[in-house]
Amino acid sequence: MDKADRRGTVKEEIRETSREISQAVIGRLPRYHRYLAELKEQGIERISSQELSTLMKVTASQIRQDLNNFGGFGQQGYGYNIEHLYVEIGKILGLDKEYHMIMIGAGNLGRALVNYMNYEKRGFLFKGIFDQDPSLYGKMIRDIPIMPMEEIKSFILEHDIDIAVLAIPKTAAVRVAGQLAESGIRAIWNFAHVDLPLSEEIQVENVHLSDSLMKLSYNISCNLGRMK
Amino acid sequence: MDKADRRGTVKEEIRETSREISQAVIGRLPRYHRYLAELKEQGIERISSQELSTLMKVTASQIRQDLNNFGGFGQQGYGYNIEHLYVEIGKILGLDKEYHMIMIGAGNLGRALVNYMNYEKRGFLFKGIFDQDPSLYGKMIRDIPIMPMEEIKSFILEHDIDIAVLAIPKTAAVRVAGQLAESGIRAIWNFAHVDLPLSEEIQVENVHLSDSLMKLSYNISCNLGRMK
DNA sequence: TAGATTGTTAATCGATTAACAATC
DNA sequence: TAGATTGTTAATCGATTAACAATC
Repeated sequence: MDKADRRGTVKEEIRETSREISQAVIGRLPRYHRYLAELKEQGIERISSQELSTLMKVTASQIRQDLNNFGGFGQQGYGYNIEHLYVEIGKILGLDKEYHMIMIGAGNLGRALVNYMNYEKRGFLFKGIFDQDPSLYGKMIRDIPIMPMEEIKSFILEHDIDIAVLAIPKTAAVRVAGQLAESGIRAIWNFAHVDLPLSEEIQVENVHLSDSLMKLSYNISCNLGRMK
Repeated sequence: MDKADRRGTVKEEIRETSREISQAVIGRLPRYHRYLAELKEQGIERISSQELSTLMKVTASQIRQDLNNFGGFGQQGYGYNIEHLYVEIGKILGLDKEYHMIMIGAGNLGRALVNYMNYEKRGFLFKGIFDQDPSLYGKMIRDIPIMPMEEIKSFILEHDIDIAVLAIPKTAAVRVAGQLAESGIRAIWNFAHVDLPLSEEIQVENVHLSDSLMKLSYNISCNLGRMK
């Protein structure tokens, strides 16, 4: 199937575009997934949108609207089967696939993330780590080799890498992002404090820890004298 | 000034409430702050909302609306003074104050964050680290002592701690959050994959890395065959 | 079948964008 | 002063909530 086929007619494309799921909805899916995992572990079989809404402190309407973006997972008079919904949301999120990743930057944060992901996250597999410090080349973190930055591009192509994780300072991050784009990477998980100037074909998910901490400090400061 | 005074009359309270800034706006402030820092470093003195909007890829309207939630920082016919705006947004975000923090959990992530914050973030000061592993007690990470979990409460009270950072597994996180609430902490920066059941007086900022990665994997998956 | 609960349409709410009078 | 650009009001857009007919 070539690009023209996948595109379909103009009419179809418009319909498809109008159906595109908002990032607000996508942003809530992992949380649903997390609660369903919890319920599943507790051995509970079914749940209504009303019960789930109480648990998650959102409206039942929102839950039903969100889920119905992807199809009717529930059954009138019954509610939702937890196991089934859990699996389906997992599929929607793409958790039924494997992703090959590389870590760029073997500093504190980079090493922590590699360790953490190898413990916790099946499906997201680190294949290589890159750093600019020659004294690290050839060393391993959890069986993953540390290599020179110069080899990123060829490594991506050879090992079919889907996601690059950026845990380096911002100046370096912008430079490396350019190289990543050239090598045809599909997605970047960006921990650098900078917006990467990339074309829209490359998915970027930012984790700006500074920004997060600033939000917290705002909320502390402004709530000092305020009553709810 | 006691609580009743700070509250003011009912009328004032209503007015104040209606003026409350939405989290959508707050969430954008750190990004403004980041861009202004950049412009300042480049030695640029003034910028119009139009120029800034081009740079940041948002509308000029949004910039003006956002800023005017906090007062008129600009000047007609001139635009905004970068240095001044930078400082003002910093104040709004509470970056002109110092915060005392503790890290809970001395695993990979906890250690990485302590290291990172001591390099990068003036104003956010770690005073103590807590872990459940007795073999770590008394050890130091960048001059900050690791102590037993049992001492959290007394430490918070003695050292006037504002923010606790949770970098521990979710079950432990829920338990510790309860203890933190009792000790009167004001804010929690939560890296555990769980929603903490806390009263609204305690500010919680979640950094759910798993959720972030799932959003990325969704966007990879759903964009496979789609054209923009 | 009757009761429960969904899927979906309609109403509301809030956030974003546009427009323009005020003013530097 | 004239031109530029803000601060702010009004219009639009999108997201959330409510309501209810469909249906298990």
